[in-house]
Amino acid sequence: MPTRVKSATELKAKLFRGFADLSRLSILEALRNGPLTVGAIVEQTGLSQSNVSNHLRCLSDCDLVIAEAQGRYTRYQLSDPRVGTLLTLAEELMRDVARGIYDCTRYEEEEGTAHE
Amino acid sequence: MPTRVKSATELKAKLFRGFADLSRLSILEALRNGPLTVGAIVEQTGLSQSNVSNHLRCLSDCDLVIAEAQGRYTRYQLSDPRVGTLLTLAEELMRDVARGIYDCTRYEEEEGTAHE
DNA sequence: TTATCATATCAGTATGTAGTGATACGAAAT
DNA sequence: ATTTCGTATCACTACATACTGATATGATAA
Repeated sequence: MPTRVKSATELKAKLFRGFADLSRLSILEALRNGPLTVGAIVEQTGLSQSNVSNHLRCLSDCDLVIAEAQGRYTRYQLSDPRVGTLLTLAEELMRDVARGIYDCTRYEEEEGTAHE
Repeated sequence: MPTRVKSATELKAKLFRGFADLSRLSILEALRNGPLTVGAIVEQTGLSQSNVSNHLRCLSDCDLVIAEAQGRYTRYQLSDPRVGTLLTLAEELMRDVARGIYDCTRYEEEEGTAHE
């Protein structure tokens, strides 16, 4: 029973999910300036080590990043320049049309019950 | 207490979230061929009416789509051609580099416990 | 070998959010 | 005025998944 046939749209949604999380997106943006070890990513993003590692696995499973073992380090890099292009395009969209993003929440949050 | 300052990255993640769900993505793709009423979207996507309506609200809050009232119908369209461009770019990425997407699951699902 | 370091894995918890069903709203048709 | 139709809203439930803390793994250094 091979998991199930996935439509192209389904796969595309999955691809976008790689970009749709703050932590993963931070990682991808850090990698835009070139390859980094896990430690460097942790440092730059301020995320916990296990969290970064978890997300990196996700990203490399999806082939958005590529891992290269170097001794006891692992160096990660974007798998394709177009990953960066996608980020740039999103930035443009945000600037020009999608300003409403700021307050976009499907189900409005309670005001004043900040949970921090 | 103004909700909280959001970083550009945070907003970008939110933007991607618009594309990162199968239902929303189906809606966006349906709209690539031109404006559609809610009913037409329901028909083309096979989603329930309330579900479509919920997602459309989300998408228009985020300015990814634009609503135009027409009598008792509402016609929706993509807010910018670059929304389509983003979809195309994602397709290219999938074809060329991100084939691993197919089995990408951060936490592996149980095999054989299909929930349909 | 043993210790140390870089990274990976995993269980558990908490939170976000997608989908449903019922209902409300407003516009047109009868 | 009443009904019908198209769409929007809402509470609720179920599920997906992000994060943590502890531990495992594997490579180098001592």
